[in-house]
Amino acid sequence: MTQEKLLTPKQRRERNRQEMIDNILSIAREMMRADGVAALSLNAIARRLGMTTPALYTYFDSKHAIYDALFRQGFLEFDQRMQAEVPEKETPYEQVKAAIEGHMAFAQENPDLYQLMIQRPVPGFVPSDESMSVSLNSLRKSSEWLQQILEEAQAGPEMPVEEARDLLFAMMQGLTNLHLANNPDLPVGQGRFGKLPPRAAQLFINAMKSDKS
Amino acid sequence: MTQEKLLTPKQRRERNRQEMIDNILSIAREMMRADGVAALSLNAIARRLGMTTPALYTYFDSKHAIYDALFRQGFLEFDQRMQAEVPEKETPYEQVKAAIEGHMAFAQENPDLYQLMIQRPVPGFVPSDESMSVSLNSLRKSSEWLQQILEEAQAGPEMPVEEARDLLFAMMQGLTNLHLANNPDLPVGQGRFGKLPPRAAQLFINAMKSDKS
DNA sequence: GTCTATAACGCGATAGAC
DNA sequence: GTCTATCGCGTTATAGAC
Repeated sequence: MTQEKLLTPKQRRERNRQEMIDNILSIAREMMRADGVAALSLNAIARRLGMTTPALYTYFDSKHAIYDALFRQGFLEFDQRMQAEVPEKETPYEQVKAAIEGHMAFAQENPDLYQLMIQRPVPGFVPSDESMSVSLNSLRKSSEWLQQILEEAQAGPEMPVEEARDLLFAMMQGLTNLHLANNPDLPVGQGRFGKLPPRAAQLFINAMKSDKS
Repeated sequence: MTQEKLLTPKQRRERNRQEMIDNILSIAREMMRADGVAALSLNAIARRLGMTTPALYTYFDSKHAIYDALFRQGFLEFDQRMQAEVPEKETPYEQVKAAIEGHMAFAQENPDLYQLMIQRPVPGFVPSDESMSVSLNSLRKSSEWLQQILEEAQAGPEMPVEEARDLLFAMMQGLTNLHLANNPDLPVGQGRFGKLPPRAAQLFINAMKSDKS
């Protein structure tokens, strides 16, 4: 909502290219957060920057290229965040809880990036090969991580770790979607679904430990 | 892809209004399934029907009105399906499994309706009051249903039923999203996530029964 | 070379006159 | 039902300014 001051061409030229690119991406994210991922408009971005629409094509080849940059950025920031939070914890329970909460918190704080990463709400947008490999890499890393945690907690053959891992993955995504849909403004820890990560973690830890009495 | 034969205005006039409305909705669904919910085009619908685009406004006030009709139709069909499948089962485990499988199968068979119902991929589309109440009604019914099943299975105070119900709801949505994203063409029962409903049901039934040894 | 603005094309939804 | 017109969109071509 903060209206950018219109700049003269001279003033704008003083900025360097990278600043401008970051600026475009930042404004794009703001608009996606306000009106939804699919509502992004190049005309609107250009208006905000005080330039004409075709001028944007100096920095991005197309609208999809902007989506692509944000898609990739999303996975990179997600990895960074998870790497910083999860390994801190001691017990498997705390690790699972941290993984769920980290996933949900990232989505709550970056709903624009998250929609772009998980749902695919833009017709015709297909990530570039490079961005696709970033995303597959991130998914594989998350997957291996969860599996290791669950193996640590496993005390019997009741449920194969691979299947427990996929169930946990589904739980994280489902909780996130429902939290975003019901309480998009509440931080994780509050709200009908935002407060459930401890319960969810408990559910999985118990499943790996349960004796088949 | 099946090209409709072009009809003369006279022939078209012989059809009654309701037939035409159903026709429009059916073609709209076909296109949404092919290219995504947001890719729906009134021009394309009109071409397929052998009429001009403005003529569609005789049957629907706007593009959003078409979305709205399908949104409502989705919840009605979903309710119908669940009502037919779940209560058949005997044990809580079988009921939970049937609920998960029914949810996933509906989404797999009607991905267009499901996207419209759950995700909200169309910028600016807000369901009408009438459709919104249909949807809230459906969600409330599902919720009460799951809660009753879980209460039947509960053997201790380890987890409040309301929270278990919401976790189960999240699991259903997460499994569905992941199945649609990974194996959209495989029926429920097959595929990495499509085969997990029995495990998921087992997870929840055990959680309600577990003694806190 | 790098960044602009201008103009124009084709497409979309939609409103109004007939 | 049609045809015409308006508006906004992403995109391209072109030409001028630094």
